[in-house]
Amino acid sequence: MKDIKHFLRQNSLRPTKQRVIIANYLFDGVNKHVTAETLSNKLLKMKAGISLATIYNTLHDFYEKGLLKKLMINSERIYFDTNTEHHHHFYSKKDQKLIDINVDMKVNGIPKPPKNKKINKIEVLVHLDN
Amino acid sequence: MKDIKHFLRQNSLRPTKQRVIIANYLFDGVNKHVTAETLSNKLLKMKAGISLATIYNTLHDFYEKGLLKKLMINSERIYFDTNTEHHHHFYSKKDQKLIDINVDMKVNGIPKPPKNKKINKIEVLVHLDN
DNA sequence: ATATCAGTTTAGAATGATTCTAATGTATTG
DNA sequence: CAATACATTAGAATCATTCTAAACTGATAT
Ligand SMILES: [Mn+2]
Ligand SMILES: [Mn+2]
Ligand SMILES: [Zn+2]
Ligand SMILES: [Zn+2]
Repeated sequence: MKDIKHFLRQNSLRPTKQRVIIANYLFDGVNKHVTAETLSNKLLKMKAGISLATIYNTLHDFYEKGLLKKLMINSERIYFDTNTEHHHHFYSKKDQKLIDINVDMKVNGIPKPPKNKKINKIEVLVHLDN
Repeated sequence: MKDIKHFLRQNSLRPTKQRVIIANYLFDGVNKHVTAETLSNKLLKMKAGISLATIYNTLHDFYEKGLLKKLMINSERIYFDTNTEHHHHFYSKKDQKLIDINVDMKVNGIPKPPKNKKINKIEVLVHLDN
């Protein structure tokens, strides 16, 4: 991402110092899965003293603009995904790590949803052992 | 379930008054998805004043004996499933409801897991709109 | 540039699901 | 009926997340 400020403005987000730092990290071209905590730790290493409240605010602001996906993998924390394409995941509980599955996968044999309900999206989570 | 006390003993669980009430409800032959809160509400309606601590303890005891499955659907609460067979779910966020998908579904095109990792299980969650 | 103001950041408090503590109660066994 | 290991419980603690309200700052108008 060359012009982060422009990118933020395009998405109706004021390019504040904190948002620029966070966006520069998140949208550096490498897809990431972050939690508020892992992001905070990364920012601390970068000597960016951004409060947890702002980290939560920013993740949600980016989510609301469609720049991040929210992943509900477990009940311990919320993951945010910089890959906003429809895709699936490997999940290692042991490592608390997610790995994108970007290749085409097809789920066969889904029954009809209940009356008046429409399928919104299909999420496949492949749990890893080791 | 006819003899709940026997059933609990078989699973190395003392048939206390509270466990008998909870097991009678959970294992009545109709598969259920409960949270600590929904179970507590149900028990209140049944005039069974069982403390939240006991409800949490019991759900985890049953889980540890393999009588319940734990479902991590969202980051708001933990669901316990009386259907311990491998199966998938419809999920309506709006209704906060899960519906079993017991028919055979096949996921095609899963890539190889990373080195040294084995696939443990594949979980398909079909999100509903309405 | 400076003033203005809506939007943002922040520390710290609040929330809410879950877990823990430690005192009391009970099922089991001899 | 003991003795005791296990279970229940109220209330405190924990921890991720959200909220509050005061201080701050980016954008816009003069
Ligand atoms: Mn985390
Ligand atoms: Mn609930
Ligand atoms: Zn992803
Ligand atoms: Zn189920």
